[in-house]
Amino acid sequence: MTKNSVEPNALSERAQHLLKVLIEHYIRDGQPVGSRLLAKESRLDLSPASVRNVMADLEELGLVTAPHTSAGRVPTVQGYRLFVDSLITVKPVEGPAVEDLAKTLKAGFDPNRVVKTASHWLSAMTQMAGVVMYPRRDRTSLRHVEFLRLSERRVLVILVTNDQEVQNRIIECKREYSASELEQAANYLTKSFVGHDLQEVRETIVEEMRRAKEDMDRIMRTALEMGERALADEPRGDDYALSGETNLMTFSELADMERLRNLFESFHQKNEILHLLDQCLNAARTNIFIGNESGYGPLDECSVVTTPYRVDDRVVGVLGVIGPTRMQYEKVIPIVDITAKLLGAALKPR
Amino acid sequence: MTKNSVEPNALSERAQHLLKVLIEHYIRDGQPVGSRLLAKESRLDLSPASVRNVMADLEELGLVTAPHTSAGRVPTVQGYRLFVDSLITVKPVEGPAVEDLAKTLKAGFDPNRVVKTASHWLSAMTQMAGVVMYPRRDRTSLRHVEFLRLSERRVLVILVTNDQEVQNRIIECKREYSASELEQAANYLTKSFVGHDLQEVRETIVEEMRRAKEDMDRIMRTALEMGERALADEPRGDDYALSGETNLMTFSELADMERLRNLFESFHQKNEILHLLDQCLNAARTNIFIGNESGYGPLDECSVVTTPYRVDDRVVGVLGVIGPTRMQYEKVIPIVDITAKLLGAALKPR
DNA sequence: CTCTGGCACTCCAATTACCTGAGTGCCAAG
DNA sequence: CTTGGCACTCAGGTAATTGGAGTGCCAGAG
Repeated sequence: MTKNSVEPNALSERAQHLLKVLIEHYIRDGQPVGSRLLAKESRLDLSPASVRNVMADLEELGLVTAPHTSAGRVPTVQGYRLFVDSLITVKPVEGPAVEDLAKTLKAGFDPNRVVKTASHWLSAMTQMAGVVMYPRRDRTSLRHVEFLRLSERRVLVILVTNDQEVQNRIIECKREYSASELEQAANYLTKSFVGHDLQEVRETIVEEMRRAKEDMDRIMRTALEMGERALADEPRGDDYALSGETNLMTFSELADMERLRNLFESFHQKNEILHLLDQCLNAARTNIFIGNESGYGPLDECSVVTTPYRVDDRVVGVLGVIGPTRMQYEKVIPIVDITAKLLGAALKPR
Repeated sequence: MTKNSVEPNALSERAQHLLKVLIEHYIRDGQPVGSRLLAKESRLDLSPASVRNVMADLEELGLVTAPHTSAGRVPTVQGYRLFVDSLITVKPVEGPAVEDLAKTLKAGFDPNRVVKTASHWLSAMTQMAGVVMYPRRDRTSLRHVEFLRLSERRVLVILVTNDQEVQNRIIECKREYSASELEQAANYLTKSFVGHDLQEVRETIVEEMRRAKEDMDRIMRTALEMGERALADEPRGDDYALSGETNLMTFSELADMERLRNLFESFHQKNEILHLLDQCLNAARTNIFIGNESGYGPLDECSVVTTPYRVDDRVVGVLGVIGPTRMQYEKVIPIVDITAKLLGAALKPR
């Protein structure tokens, strides 16, 4: 999948084990790990010298690297890659907090709030940044339309969709509409299009308008005109919910102000991150970008663990965690997974 | 106003001038300023030695302090206080950007968006953090009510208020209501209470319910019950809009990670900051908290410049800027002032 | 062929020492 | 009151020193 990756079977059993122990240790305390320590830790009853030989091999393969001549080794991106792909042993996520989340999510009405809760939980559990893409609603179907006259030419549109979401928009009209005109228009639209996809509704309306331009009664025309304007440009609001960015400040590898500032700035910009998340929408399983694998500068020292979440077996969004490359993958992965499962369940329309 | 402040007339003309020049210089480049430099800068044709004598006086009064024996002087909180209260000469804020803001604000419909725009502008203009409290709407009057049945016992409430704001709430009911029941209830409520204050409406309803408990027709009862629940607990959403927090990362006096983290965390918590802003609601004029004057730990190295904004001569909110104590007050103050004026104008109901 | 102890070598990081420049306080003379 | 002079202080930078951790490689043992 990733170019330049190393096949696990190119490594001896022993090398794999040592790499695993090394990475686990490095993740724990962030210091380069040397041969003496590794020999003890590995429980393989090897001397430091033998370990050194193995390390030399691993270095040649590009799985570890030494910051300088006489320091221990640290994992490279490829090292982490191999680790998360084939060596990792994930720990199941512990009990009570999970049930709490399940309950809280179930109790929520507003999908936006539910998403935010999930994002907060991710950040709280991992002590890193949690991010949840809002469920996409391109197949959102209409449930109710309401028009309300605000002033001469300004009309408030209230759209209720089947996933219990409410959208308000204000549109500026070309001419003035009376209250009763608007009411009739709303009634017509609601009656005709309930249960239909928003996009589809708009297309139908546009089509209708073109076909029968002249011979329409006043009500029909009003309804179509208003409907067309109301559905015009779907203003996607925020695209994802991010929580716990500030957690990232505690990681020494991100301590450089400039770097951190870029990172935060890019969280605000959203586009790049969103693009990254979009990539993960298609992936069926949990996805991990390590270090520069994301191909996006500010995330160079970070890893991103994402997984899609489903409602009724249909993928509707992505959620995950952003943290330093040196993160506890074996804990984070199951946390992300369970969150996806619970969020999906909570969003199921009732 | 502030305890422990120093009367300006306790200082000679010369001392005041020197203090002013010192603070202006320190604000410019953040270095302690020494006597030689100050003697030149002040254009008073004094020798450094004389300046030193004055500095000793100022230090005794607690207006300046020396970080160590042989460094120049830096202003203390009291020094800044005196400076902003009586020495400062504000520069009027420059043209084109202001007109841009005026235009953008005028064009906005949704008050929430308008507030966010103002906040962004503050942050962009000052390169610090901009914060705008949402206009309070306790005297918000009702314009339209709508009930919509989502499922057996869940009803969506849509409240439109006179300031063109729309609130959606979902309430869980004790018994099931039919669609027509809800419609009648909404009609009744709208008809009876349009133009009344929300709080007042709720009180009237509760009163009504107590008075005539039994002898009510079904519609009335439904209307009152629903109305009472709908207005129950006003869920104030976000309380203020904050922009440009990340700008604060570039200030060396806030460079310490731990401090910065606390600051950001407290932005997320909101309560404390909100309390601070609330204090300023009553102040008629522009208000400045310098350093620890806010009495709130994370803001110790920061100053907060706020001013209330008015709609139709009634104060409805507060906005301002948060930045390092060493900020360019003479620029920031007019920026904050003009923003308040423009925001107030833009929020005037049309 | 694999493992191990030994040894020389390297490099970082922390400590120490030293120096310079900026600035002060005080004093005595103008 | 102002000023120049002088001794003193201190932060911050540069350079030298040292100790420790760890490596690579080799030769000998299993």
